[in-house]
Amino acid sequence: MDKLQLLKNTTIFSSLTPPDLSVVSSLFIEEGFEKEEFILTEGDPPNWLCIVKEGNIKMVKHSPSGRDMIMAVMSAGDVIGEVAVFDGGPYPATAQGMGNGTILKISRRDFISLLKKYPSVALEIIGDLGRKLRGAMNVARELRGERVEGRIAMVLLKLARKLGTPVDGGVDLSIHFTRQDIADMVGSTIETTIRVISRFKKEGIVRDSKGKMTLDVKRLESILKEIEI
Amino acid sequence: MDKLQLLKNTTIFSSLTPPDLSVVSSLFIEEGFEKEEFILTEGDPPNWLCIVKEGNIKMVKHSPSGRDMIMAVMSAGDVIGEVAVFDGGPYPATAQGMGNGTILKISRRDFISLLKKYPSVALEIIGDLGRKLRGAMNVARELRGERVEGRIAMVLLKLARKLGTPVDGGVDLSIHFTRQDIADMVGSTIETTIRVISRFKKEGIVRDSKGKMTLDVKRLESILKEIEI
DNA sequence: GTATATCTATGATGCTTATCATACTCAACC
DNA sequence: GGTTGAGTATGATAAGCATCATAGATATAC
Repeated sequence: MDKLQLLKNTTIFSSLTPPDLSVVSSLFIEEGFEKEEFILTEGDPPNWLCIVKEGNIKMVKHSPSGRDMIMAVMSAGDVIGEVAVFDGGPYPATAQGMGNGTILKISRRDFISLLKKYPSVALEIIGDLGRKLRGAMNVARELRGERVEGRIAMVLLKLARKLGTPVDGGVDLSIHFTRQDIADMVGSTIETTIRVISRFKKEGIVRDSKGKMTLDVKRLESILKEIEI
Repeated sequence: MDKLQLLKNTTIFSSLTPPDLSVVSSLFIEEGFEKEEFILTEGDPPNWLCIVKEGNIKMVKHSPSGRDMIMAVMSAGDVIGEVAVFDGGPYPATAQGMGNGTILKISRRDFISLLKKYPSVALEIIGDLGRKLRGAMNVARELRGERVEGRIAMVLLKLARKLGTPVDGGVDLSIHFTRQDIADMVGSTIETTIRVISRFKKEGIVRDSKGKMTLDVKRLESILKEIEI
């Protein structure tokens, strides 16, 4: 799959005509990233806007006390860094590779002029930001409302929906998440997360062999139902 | 202060010329609200976009277990409901009056056509959404990182910056927040919040007489510094 | 194959905080 | 002026989870 093909399938450029798309495409640079590599760093000046091409990227927010928070996991077609590129402020979070992959990046300068040239892109960005805002608000609410077991069930469900492939007996997660990753998504510690997931494994809600997790979506949902009573 | 005057000072319309502004102004309806009144309700279809004219409004996200989370406090010039109006999905949070006040509201239909007519407004909305996204991500991180005492110090500081008026000996909060409100902002319970604030009062960091709080900003900041070591 | 590192696992302990219970304070209202 | 209700206060108790410690499992490197 080439640059053009990816951009065509990216929501923020979905309204562009093929000729416009190839103009836009020429402004993007392709670049590889590796596991754990920092693609953007929280607090840095917003020189680049990126679009994920291959692989997965976690958006991490660091806290002074050293406990990280994974705000979201991005995959092909997702846009990264647009908030900062737009208002000129520092990146609000760090983008870190979860494995090898590639991104397309465009300089802030080029992106701003592109926006002026194609106003329809601005409308798509509003939609994109709206979705992200909804997501962030949900993270905040979930951290507050339920306890760790429920939050882990929620996060596993979210991952299953975004990245899962159905197999018999459940849904496979295509990426490997360590217990630490999951702890950072639900706002807990690695030990507590291990304990909860071990319990899920004993109950057959989760299976994992060599890092690939298989989830029993139905039963995860029913855990959440019970909580919501 | 009339409608026109307020809209002129609203960020999302800051780029419009006076004649355009009066066209826009005519599309807005003025409406009063009372303490605790629901101005928008989470989950409802997005028929209106609102701008706060007078008074203050809290954005509340309900959780299944009944524990509310106050995501933000809005005051004059702030925009409410734009995410939903834009993508057509349900409102992501409830907007509730914190006292008497007034809003300006515009129908979804009118707002969408206004956006098409004045593309510069779209750019301002991107900025607005970006700020909100930054805010929501910070809420999520704070909930995770620190414990209640630090989170309350943080929230009080944020309120002091947004709504405070300097007086000798500190900063006065112009609105009355109950302990429950503050608990809902930091993700805690009313009892714990009362205990922490009582401690702050004993230490002279917070004073309150008939509901008006006076904050010692310096010392609140130093509490956070200590935590961040 | 052994070594090294990373991830997972599990126990013991105690801190924070939620929860339950009860009482006090103050303002509003008939 | 007493009644009512909302907000504030404070103690007792225990649930939930973080923290510390240690060990096994699995992968990667030499």
